[in-house]
Amino acid sequence: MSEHVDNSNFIEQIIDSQIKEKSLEIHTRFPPEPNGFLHIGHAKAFWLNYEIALKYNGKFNLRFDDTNPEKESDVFVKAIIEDIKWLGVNFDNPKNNIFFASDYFDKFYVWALELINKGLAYVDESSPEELKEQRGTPTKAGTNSKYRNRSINENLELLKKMNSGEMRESSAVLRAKIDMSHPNLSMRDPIMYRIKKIPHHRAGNKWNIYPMYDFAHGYEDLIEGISHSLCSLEFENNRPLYNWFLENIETYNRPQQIEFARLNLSYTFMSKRLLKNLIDTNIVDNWDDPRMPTIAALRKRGYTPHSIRRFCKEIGVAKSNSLVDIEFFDYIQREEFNQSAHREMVVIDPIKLVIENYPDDKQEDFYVENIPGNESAGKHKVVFTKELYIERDDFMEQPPKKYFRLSIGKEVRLKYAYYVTCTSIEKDSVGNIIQINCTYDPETRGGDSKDKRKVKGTIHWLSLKSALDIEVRHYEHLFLKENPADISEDENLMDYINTNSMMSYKEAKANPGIIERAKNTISFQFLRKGYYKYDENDDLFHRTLKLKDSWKKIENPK
RNA sequence: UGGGGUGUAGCCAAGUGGUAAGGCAGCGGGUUUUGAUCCCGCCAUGCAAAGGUUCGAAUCCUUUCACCCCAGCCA
Repeated sequence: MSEHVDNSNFIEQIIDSQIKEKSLEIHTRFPPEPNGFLHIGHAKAFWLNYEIALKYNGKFNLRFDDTNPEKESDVFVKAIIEDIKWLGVNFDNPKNNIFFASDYFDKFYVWALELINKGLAYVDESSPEELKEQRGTPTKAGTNSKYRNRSINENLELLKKMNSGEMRESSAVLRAKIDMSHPNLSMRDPIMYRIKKIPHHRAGNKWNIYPMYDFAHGYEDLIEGISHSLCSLEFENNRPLYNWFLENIETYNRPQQIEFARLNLSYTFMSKRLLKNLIDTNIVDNWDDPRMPTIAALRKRGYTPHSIRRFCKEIGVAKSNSLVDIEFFDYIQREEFNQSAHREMVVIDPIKLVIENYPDDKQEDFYVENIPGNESAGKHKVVFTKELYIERDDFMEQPPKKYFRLSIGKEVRLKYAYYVTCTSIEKDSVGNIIQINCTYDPETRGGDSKDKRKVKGTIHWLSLKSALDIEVRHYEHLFLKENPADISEDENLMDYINTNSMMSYKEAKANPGIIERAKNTISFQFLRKGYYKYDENDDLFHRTLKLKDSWKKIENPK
């Protein structure tokens, strides 16, 4: 496996130049809102933050940005913690911690009072419609609210009433007093608090007002001592506001916000809303359905934390919007599995092969290398008999050119066993092939001929006598469009969902003992078929990904 | 038509005034008892475009173009 040289990214370069000037304790955080499961896009953001903490021997916080009780729940908190641990964070290490923004609600309130007392915040009783009207547009300046110049005491009094429950939702908000004609819309007197009479998953019924992101986030960073607050590009517009809140309270330390491009992957999308929609419409089973781009799904499907980390590292971090080819992710994962996955001969879609000249009751043992070229990984036994299973698509009645597998009159190698030549086939009443007959060459025992006669194809097989029935599931892209961003606004993303993205093979055949052997390997490579993960809960095998296959391209030339 | 960003190969991406890294994909060849792996070779006279500065420009200046983000009491 080639571990490539890692160039430091632009954020690390910024940090490097800062620590050259003065010593700095590096402290990063990954701040998901617990309103859904983490997906591969979150993994990029997480690893960016965590790698920096590791690189500079700093600290890392997993922080739940739970400032909106409407969509958040404890279920998601638990799932996110599990995912982050699985990705590789050990929270027993004191450098890694878990925090909740909701634990800071008291402090936010104190800072809100401070801003009111400085004449920098006011309670606005305009309606949502009036607020929208006041904001103006990108090209038109906003207008001041008639409540903008209330007295400090009146503001203090009203904020207290907002939180006491005496005021109904949407009847008032607390706003920062900045500049209604600012060219940056996020600076036009943004809302700090809104009334929501909803219990919070941690704070319970204590609050009737909840802080908005822009008001809260910098303070969360400040409280935790974050040095670099890394977020995605769409928050560039919010940075002046992030700084404004920090600059207008008494503090010494100021975290620095730096933005980077979020991850987009071809043939998938990261919108939590859309993912949830797939679950609600039963297109997928749940957040951890193996077709989902969530961390829980990747785990279930068989992707590894090591490969997810390496993928996040290899794609780099920059400020330009990009669409990473999902193929690259699979390439990274294959590179790991090729070194570590134990091989098995498994027939996914079986058809019977009978060796006419092989004795009826004869049985021979052959041995499959667990990892080719790696003696220490050992071998496992397979038995060979007259009646075998092979893969249905390893025979073709009308083979195209360059088809290396079986057809009438053609010779192939049964891996590890013998050369066989197809003599005839048998069909049922409707014309389906139900059996393939062939003869074997006893001189080719072990799969090598004494006369050095070459055979183009080598196929895998299983003895009918000992085959174990297993279920195997194959997956395709959930999404039909390479780039979800290409879909226009008046189209529905759901129209591009691949509703046949899962194929179940319930009569796949495996060698006995495979379930036991699953304990010895992180994942299997089923020869010529791909990498598979055994799922103990459902007693089946998920195909994580296919092997690279140049034959497919010959078969279906563009 | 306002503000904030970004443009280097099919896809990522390095490069920070000294003459275009690397990876993926692709193509050609070799090895191979997995059409896998592995190995070798090819793949930007060119850096969104046009001008300019300079001995020298992807890097500096000017103009233009394209794309992304912002008008939630979401984050």
